[in-house]
Amino acid sequence: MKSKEARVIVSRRTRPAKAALSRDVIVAAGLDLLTREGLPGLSLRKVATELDTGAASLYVYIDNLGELQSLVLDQALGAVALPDQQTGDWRRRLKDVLIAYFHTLCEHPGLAQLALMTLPSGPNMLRITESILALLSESRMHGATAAWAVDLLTLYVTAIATEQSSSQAHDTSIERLEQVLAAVTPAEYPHIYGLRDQMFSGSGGERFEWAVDVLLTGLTESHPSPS
Amino acid sequence: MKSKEARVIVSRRTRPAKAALSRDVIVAAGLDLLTREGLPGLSLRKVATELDTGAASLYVYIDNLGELQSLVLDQALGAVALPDQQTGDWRRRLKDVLIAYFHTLCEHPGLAQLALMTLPSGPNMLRITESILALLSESRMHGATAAWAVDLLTLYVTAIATEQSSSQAHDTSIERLEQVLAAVTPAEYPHIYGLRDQMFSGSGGERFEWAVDVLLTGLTESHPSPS
DNA sequence: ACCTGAACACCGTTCAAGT
DNA sequence: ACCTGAACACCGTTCAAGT
Repeated sequence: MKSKEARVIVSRRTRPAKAALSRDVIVAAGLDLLTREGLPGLSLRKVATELDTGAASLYVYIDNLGELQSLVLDQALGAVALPDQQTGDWRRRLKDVLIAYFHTLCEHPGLAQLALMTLPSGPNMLRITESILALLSESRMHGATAAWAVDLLTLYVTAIATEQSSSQAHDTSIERLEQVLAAVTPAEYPHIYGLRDQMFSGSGGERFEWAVDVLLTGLTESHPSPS
Repeated sequence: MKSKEARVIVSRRTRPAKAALSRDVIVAAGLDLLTREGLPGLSLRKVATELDTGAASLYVYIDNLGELQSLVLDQALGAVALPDQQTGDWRRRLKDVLIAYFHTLCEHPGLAQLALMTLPSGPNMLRITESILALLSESRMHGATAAWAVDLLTLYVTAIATEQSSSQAHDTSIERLEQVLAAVTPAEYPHIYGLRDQMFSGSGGERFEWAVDVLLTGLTESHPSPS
């Protein structure tokens, strides 16, 4: 004993408890950060700080930032609910799947951008892909056509979601585009000028539904399928 | 005179001549860097080093990195040649425009990704957009449909180009996807398993042509146009 | 008006050292 | 096996100081 003072044991913890480090905890913290701060919030250093540790500690569970991004993306895609019932025609149900995918991408800021950067390959994306392929197989579509169609459909949904959420955030590039479009002269760009109001018309949802209809019509109507 | 030594005047220049700083020079250096080193090569510090100055000097001519990216992108799009002749049907000529756009995006590594990140708004993109709208107006398409179609078409071409060039580069995310797909079991994902070979089949060019046909068929065939 | 170096506040990643 | 701090090699951006 070093002294006679009563040993008052005081917890030095400022947090309830330090969560044990694990892949899941890291991914959860990452998704949380992404939701709160958007894409720039999803950094190894910030995730580490959130978990009360150093960035180097994360490398036990994760190879690099890219992998974390993949994992966070797929984690978020877990929220996409798939229709298991066989009610309604395949077109209607496919639209529902795409809408669910679309909404999840739009819910977290930066998630859509993430999906464009690191093409999704986790279990939840597989689940969604399988569901889309199953629905497409109900049409008279060739297998090869369906295989390429999944890409076409998901890619475009992702792209609209990106546009959608970058206009919600104060994205510089979309503001620039609007400014440029407003300054277009009828002499130089007659067609753009004539349609300049309609190019930004419609909500994300409206454009989304329209695009899916166009794609599905094209897919079922165009016979030159891939060899 | 400090000394009697002959004053031998020796140029300290190691380069032919220091190019005067200007917006154009900066953008040109940026595009050069992008072509050589891809997206990570396009940084303000690297451009500055290339021009034998400090990063801070660039801010006289450029607001921020985002603007440089926009400018570099549009500069590169200057290479997209548009068909001015009225020969062939509009579908064929539209396809040519999109092919030219596609090839330019594929030529410089990282350019397609840049086009996804910062939606293009420079004069060259306006030129391309105007040309597409002009061709679409030759069809019996509604103006509103055409306005949304430009987006749909260019976005998708950009997305394929991104996929294409990220598979040329040693992109981690596409390798991961291929691995995951190869490990899929028929029990869990029967449809994916059945089509797993066809999902990666075809060259970028083939997939591109197929997709454009699908889109154009959908656009001309699907009557529910945007209100 | 233009250019500069230094500073600030960040990054991802590695590594030797601890437990 | 896991965690850590410090270091390395980068970023974009700002600012006071020079010309």
